[in-house]
Amino acid sequence: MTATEGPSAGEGAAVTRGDSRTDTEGRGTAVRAEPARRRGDTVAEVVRQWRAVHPDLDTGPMEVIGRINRCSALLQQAEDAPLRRAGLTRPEFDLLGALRRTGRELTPSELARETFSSGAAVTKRLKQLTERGLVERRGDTRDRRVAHVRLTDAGRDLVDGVLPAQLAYETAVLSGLQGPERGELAALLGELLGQLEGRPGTLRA
Amino acid sequence: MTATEGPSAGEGAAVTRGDSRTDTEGRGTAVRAEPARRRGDTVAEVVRQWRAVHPDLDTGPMEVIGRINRCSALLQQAEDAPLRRAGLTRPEFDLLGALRRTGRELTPSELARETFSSGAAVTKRLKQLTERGLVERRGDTRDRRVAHVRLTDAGRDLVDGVLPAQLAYETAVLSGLQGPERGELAALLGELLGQLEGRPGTLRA
DNA sequence: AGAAAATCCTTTACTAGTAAAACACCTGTT
DNA sequence: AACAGGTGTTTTACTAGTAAAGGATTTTCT
Repeated sequence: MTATEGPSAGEGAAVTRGDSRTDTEGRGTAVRAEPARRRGDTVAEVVRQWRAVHPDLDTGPMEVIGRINRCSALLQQAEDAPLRRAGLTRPEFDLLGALRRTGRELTPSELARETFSSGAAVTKRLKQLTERGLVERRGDTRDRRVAHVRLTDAGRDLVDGVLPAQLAYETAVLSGLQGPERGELAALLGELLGQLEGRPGTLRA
Repeated sequence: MTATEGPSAGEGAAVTRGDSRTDTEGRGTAVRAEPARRRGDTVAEVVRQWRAVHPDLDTGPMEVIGRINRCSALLQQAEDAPLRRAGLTRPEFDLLGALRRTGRELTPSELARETFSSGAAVTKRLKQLTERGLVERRGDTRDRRVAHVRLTDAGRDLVDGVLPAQLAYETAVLSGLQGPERGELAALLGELLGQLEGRPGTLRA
């Protein structure tokens, strides 16, 4: 995805913050000064633009990949809100959530794998979360290279307190998908994700 | 996005074997002890773990949102490869792509809107892309606050050279979805995205 | 045993992003 | 005409991530 699908169009790039934009429109530049359109999404517009410039290329994949990225960007921004109220960033919550979900101690390596982050990033997050009293560490008795991390009571309570708000919010966000649509979408995404995860080599090329 | 590799996908650990992500939402969860499973995706496992711990919560939304986030992370990481060969990061390519797509000059503000980035980020990227000779700027004759950015010939050639490889790669990545599935997925994502974009307020809550 | 290689985690140096302030300029009101 | 306020872009100070190197320990090989 990349820009191809782009952020611009839709890729998923960061979703902006409150930039003041307000295009006066009067200046000839307004790219599309249209207000958010009620129907249609921004990716469709980007795809249309690309097709106009390169009619020979198959832009089909953009409609899937661009939308996934754009949805992800919007959803993550949206979901940051409940977390921020709890004083957590998403990567921090992911780390705490991994501990809560698995219900046991995890080593930093395991946490890196679970949260799909680098080991260095986990080290940094653990430092902060430890200082805030949300997790505790202990050394392994046999292998002194290894550490074991567990949630403190405060950490567990924080996760358990945030999770329902998070899920409620997600439910609201998806409320536009009616009837069987949500399930269909989940199934199709599961299929795609299974493919992506099942064939790592494919992604490398 | 973000990041050289992508925001979330970090790490070189890329797809090793049991990698998985998805955390709550898609961030990471690799449930590690199990060998790579041929069937099923990691989000399903994470959801299962959460349900075991909190049987009372409705984890339905996770199956959609978690998968979107996880797919996005994997896809972005994967798609960085063709771009990196061209010496571009994704945000850089997104910026160039916006100029190519629209076929005209854009101001920094417009580029920020098109690429969903902050103005400051656009300023930084423009600086680098200008130094590399991929874009040019000129001041507005009437309003001297405004700049206009356009692709150089080299910039346009670079975009046009990279785009086909990008699309070909995306097609390969999605090849697991057979028949009408890709179109169905695109349609459902479009519907969701239309909802998300059409009601910004919803996301803010 | 002892050296070499592997493993776990952290540290270092650096990058790219953000938020907020700063600048420069324009516009509308009086 | 002049000033108050708005807009377009850049700058500043800072954050969190990465890659690669480092330190410590364990495992493997001979």
